[in-house]
Amino acid sequence: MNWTDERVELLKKLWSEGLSASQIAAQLGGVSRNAVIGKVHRLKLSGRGKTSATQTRSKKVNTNSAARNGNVSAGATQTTAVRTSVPKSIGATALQTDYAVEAVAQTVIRPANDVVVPISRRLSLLQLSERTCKWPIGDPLNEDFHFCGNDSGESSPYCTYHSKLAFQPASERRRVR
DNA sequence: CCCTGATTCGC
DNA sequence: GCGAATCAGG
Repeated sequence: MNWTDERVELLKKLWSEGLSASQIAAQLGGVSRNAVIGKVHRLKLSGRGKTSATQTRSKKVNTNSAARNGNVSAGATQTTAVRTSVPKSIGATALQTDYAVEAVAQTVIRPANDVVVPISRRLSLLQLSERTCKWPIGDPLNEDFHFCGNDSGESSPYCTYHSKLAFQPASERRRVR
């Protein structure tokens, strides 16, 4: 693939919109993220004007997940409560505790009380791979409605985020309130 | 481990 | 000019 005017324009556009190099590479197709970064530098449009897209996004994600993990109302209070009841377990060990989730309007997930749901690591579609869990898309307690990347993969039977819980027969899992 | 952008340097 | 490899960082 060569850098046609069109592709360069799209690159400029996406870069200015804050997409990461890898995301842009995926959009363009036929090029690696390194190629994108290299081109960006050659075009001398490195600095993306606004605030760092990476950091901004991370912070937003954390804030949102904290809010979602809380029980509906209060804002700052929620964050605190969640953090105290759930130290830094947002990874694999998080779901060793039983939990319950319930989809509310749109894609809002609301866990029960002091339960942790690993939705903090939201990734863009382009960042998903065989190794990244794709939950929440559906109900983690329902096998037929749980789309976990590792769940169906032959390589690893365990989901990094759901641990064994995600693979127990639905009948053996129990919701706890 | 996943990811990010920055830089280098052979082609 | 290009981009893989590498680096430094989150």
